Amino acid sequence: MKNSHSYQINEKVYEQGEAATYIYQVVSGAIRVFSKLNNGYRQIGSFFFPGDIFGLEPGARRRWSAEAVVEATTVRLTKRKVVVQKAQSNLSLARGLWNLTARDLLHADHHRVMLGLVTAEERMAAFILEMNSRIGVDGEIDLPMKGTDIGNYVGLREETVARVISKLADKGVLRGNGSSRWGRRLNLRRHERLRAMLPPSSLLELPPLSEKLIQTIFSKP
Amino acid sequence: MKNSHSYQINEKVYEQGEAATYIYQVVSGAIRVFSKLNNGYRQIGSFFFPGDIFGLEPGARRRWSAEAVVEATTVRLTKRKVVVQKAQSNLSLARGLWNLTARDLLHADHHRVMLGLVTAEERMAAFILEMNSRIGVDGEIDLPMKGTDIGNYVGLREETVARVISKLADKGVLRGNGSSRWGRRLNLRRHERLRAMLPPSSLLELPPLSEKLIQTIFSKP
DNA sequence: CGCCGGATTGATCAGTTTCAAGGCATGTGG
DNA sequence: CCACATGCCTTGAAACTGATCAATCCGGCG
Repeated sequence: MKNSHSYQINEKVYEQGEAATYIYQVVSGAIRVFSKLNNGYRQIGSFFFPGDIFGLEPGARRRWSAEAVVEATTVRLTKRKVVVQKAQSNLSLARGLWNLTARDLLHADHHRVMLGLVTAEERMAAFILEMNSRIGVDGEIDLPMKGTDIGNYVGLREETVARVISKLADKGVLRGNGSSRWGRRLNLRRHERLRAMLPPSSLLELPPLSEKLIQTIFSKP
Repeated sequence: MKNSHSYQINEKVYEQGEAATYIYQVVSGAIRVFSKLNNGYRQIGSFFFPGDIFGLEPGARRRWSAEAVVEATTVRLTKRKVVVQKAQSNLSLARGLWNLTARDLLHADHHRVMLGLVTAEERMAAFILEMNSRIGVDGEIDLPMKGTDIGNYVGLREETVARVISKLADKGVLRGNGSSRWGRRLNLRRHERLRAMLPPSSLLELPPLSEKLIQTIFSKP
């Protein structure tokens, strides 16, 4: 396998339980990482967008599965074992990886607080603000994932997702693209109204990744 | 402050937003770590029991609050800054701290999958199994926290917690202490029945902490 | 013995899921 | 260029689960 790869929409990148062979960085497209629950439910743990690194595991096994959200999602990859071993003797790399794990923790903590939120509206507000800070440009959010995925991330059914978005649109908090339907594009009109629905602790702001670290991880030896 | 401290029941150890001054290890009693939500709700993120280390943060601020669950909860403590700084030049310590962060991540991931579970019974099953693996001895679980805390951890109201436990007792999966009431002591009769309610991925087994790491962290310089 | 914190149980209520039916946009083939 | 199929979003109505509100119980303790 070369040091980059492209996936079709919904194609599997890796699966829960497998050996964790690679660390990935999204180049284009988007990735969803999820865990299978009972009854065909799945809990999505994260979405990853260009620039994000994913697939570094604390242990040697995949604890989640990963799939491409959109057609032609491409990633860079590098052997996990090599990187981890290099960190055994490279303090700065070790601290870099520690930092990556810490980011994952920050996100996981943020996510579980979100899942603890009581109402559907609160959870959607948290989701929208998270996506805005990750892939929003100037209040325009182009969501690559479908409603079902959003539901699997925030713990709601896709119908509820649609209903909440409609309601928020009615309230003037945001708008879809033109008509009342959102069509995967949101136009945030009033941040504050969403913020106001949430406890202060439920916002997440991550510092940018160190470019140097990325190079250390993905450079050819 | 000495290098150990004892707290009264419900006494605050630290609070969300504060500077993170210490790293702690529970000596006796139990700690709950939580985040305030709206409407007086709180999301409990973890319970810590004797031997557990808590309070190492990825950043310099407390992202959660911590309180003593029971009277006379005692902890060891050490200056976070000193330890983190030592890790700047000590590879093995750095890897140890990385490992601690990784544990937190493992737990957080486990917890958010639990919060994504659909029914009250599933969530309680996951909780009971988690507590069994943490503080259960031979199927006997002495829970130090009250029903409200359990609810705040699994995302249910205290009444629902009681109802589910009653139902599980009726089903013969577990028993309270003598009468139909559980009184904070559970006797697990049929593990498998609880397991069977859950997706395979939702079990968490952590390796024991390295004794050497603990000493490095808490030893007097 | 009476008080108190917490657990339990019962009876509604409310919000989300579920089931079902369209709607809209896109793409494909004739 | 239109007819139709597909995938997803949207909306409606009914069913259900857990939340709420309220009362009671239980064990421990002053």
